[in-house]
Amino acid sequence: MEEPALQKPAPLEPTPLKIGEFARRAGVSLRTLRYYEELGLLQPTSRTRGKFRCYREGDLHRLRLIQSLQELGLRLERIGRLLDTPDPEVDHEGFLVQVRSALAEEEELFEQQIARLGLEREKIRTARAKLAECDTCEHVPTDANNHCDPCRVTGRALPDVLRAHY
Amino acid sequence: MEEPALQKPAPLEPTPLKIGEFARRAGVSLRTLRYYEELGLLQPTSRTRGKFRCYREGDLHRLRLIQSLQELGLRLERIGRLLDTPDPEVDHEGFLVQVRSALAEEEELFEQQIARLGLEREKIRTARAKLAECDTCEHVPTDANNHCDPCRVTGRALPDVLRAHY
DNA sequence: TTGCTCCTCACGTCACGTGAGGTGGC
DNA sequence: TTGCTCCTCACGTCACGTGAGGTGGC
Repeated sequence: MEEPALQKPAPLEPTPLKIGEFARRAGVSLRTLRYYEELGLLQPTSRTRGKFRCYREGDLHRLRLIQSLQELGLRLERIGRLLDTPDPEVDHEGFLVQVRSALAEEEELFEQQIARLGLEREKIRTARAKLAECDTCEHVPTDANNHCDPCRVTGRALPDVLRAHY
Repeated sequence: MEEPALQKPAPLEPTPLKIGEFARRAGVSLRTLRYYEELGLLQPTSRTRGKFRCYREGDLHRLRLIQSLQELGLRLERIGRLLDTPDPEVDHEGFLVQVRSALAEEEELFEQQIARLGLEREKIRTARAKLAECDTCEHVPTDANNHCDPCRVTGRALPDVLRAHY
């Protein structure tokens, strides 16, 4: 019961990936990977005799998380701090605390961004709906009519996002 | 019926905002606004005699859309092309076509990003749920046990995002 | 006149892009 | 040996940040 059968016998020597294949799978450039190594954000597992970088497939998950966190607008230095955990062999408790708080912070950040983008998407939908009405209208937005704001047909204010395009 | 009463008599001279107040309301820096002007992305309505930039409140919507599109990872040059519409007085049809296609493209981009972030949030939730189990476990992730992957208790693979933090 | 805001350079920074010139490994 | 991939500089770029030194307007 303590050591149940593993799902698969886990190959002892999983084939390492060279930087090109690793980059291709993650959809990033070689330069990006070298820069992340320079920052200590994502270290290759090892190097060949000829100094070629070796990555593990599993590191793709770390890389993808880094990319996602960047899409939230986080700086690489901040991302580094989120992913930088104490060695669990030295400080098991501190390790768990750090990973737990990092995950909580990340979920909150994703939550907020999703909400923001959802609001923006709604504003765009509103603008598209209004614009559909304009197709059959011969009024033209000009300085003289304050760019159709408010609308000369309905008398109502134009959606914000529509005005943003004029 | 052609010209219904407007919502409010629309002040002919809405108070212009100086760059500081405009920036504060949008939450951007003065440098950002000057840079956008340089790129032709967001022009101040006018200047005072002393060369002070004047913005309109309505331009806040344009600025906020620019910021949102940047959060999708778009370059300013691309954003400029989305927001650059033909003069409706010269080409009313082309104007409508451009705004329509820009809005459609933007909605699609927001849709995709929201979906991506939603998936990532789910992966984080999965990782948090798994980590909660680790609190009462004395196994420690080390090189020797492949960093607890698969888990020594359940025998199942660790969530990707959890491994990303090790 | 004082104090705050604004102005225009202009150099710095972050996260890479993009060659230049050279080497590894099937 | 050939061809492709990889290596390390090192300079360029995008979207600003951050002063320096000077002026506007209540």
